[in-house]
Amino acid sequence: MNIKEASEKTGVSSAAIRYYEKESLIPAIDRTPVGNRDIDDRIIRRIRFVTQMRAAGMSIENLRRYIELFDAQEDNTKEQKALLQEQLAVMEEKRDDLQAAIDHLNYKLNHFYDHMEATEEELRQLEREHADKLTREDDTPDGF
Amino acid sequence: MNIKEASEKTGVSSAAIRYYEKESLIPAIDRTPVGNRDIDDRIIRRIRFVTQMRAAGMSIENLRRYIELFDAQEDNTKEQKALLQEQLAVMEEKRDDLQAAIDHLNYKLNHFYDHMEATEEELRQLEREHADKLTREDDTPDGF
DNA sequence: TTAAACCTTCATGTACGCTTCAAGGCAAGC
DNA sequence: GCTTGCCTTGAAGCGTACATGAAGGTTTAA
Repeated sequence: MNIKEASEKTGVSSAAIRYYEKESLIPAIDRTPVGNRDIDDRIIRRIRFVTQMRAAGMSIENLRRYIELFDAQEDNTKEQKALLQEQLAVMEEKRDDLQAAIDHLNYKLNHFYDHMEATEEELRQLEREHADKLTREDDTPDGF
Repeated sequence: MNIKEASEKTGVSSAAIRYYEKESLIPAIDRTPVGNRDIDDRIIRRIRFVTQMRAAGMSIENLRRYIELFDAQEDNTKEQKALLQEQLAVMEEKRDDLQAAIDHLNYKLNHFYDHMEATEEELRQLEREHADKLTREDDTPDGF
């Protein structure tokens, strides 16, 4: 399949696929006799892997380091494992930061009083908010 | 407190604090008679809020939109709520992407066989991996 | 009074991750 | 033969989020 079809199949732009190849995030792609890229399913799967890790915030550089280890002939199992664990730790911290922020926003959301559409539930929450005031001030609220 | 102390207290660089003020992510900071910033705890709390949201991947632009609504005099409760919910949805999707990537890497990690330090646990996992082979090939593995 | 250690503003530089542009080649259909 | 539509490479451009540097002001301590 040509690069445009691969782009449509993966949702990754042609330019980005070329960029990933140049940065060795995906293996060197076979060419047709005239020099056009001929992309097979193995490449598609690697593009999807890259997409998933990128979406999770893994940098191009880290991704390349990781993939290089796998492409090397030597037995890098230990380093691979260490790199995996390192990256996992980074991602888990990110996830936890994200969850903390989600909790923060959810808290605010649950303490909102919408004057236009006050539901009984919200009214009850408003009362609780009032009761919590002192406690919340000890928590040094950010005002948002 | 001066900007350097605020920087040390929050872990945010002086340059970044100035930048946040310029971009209205934090309120205009009071000045000493000679024009130096005099940062109080209210500002510190806002810096921390910004830090948390930034760590969660909220863009400067979205953060500014959000904060502008709160600073406005009018009753924007509905818009604020909508914005909050919008941002929450974005963050939850991010968190789920992250979790999917974590699961992916954890799967790899659990199927690793470290030749140098094989523990009994890992040996057992190796056997299971062998048994899983056909299943995994149906899952179109990415090779990593 | 001179140096250190802060501060200010404004301008420019930097890293990342692509996107876009320029210049051209190849193949098919009118 | 010419347009359309795909492809190629290489270079340059771009948005984000700051970092860094220049030029200068103030306070503190020797």
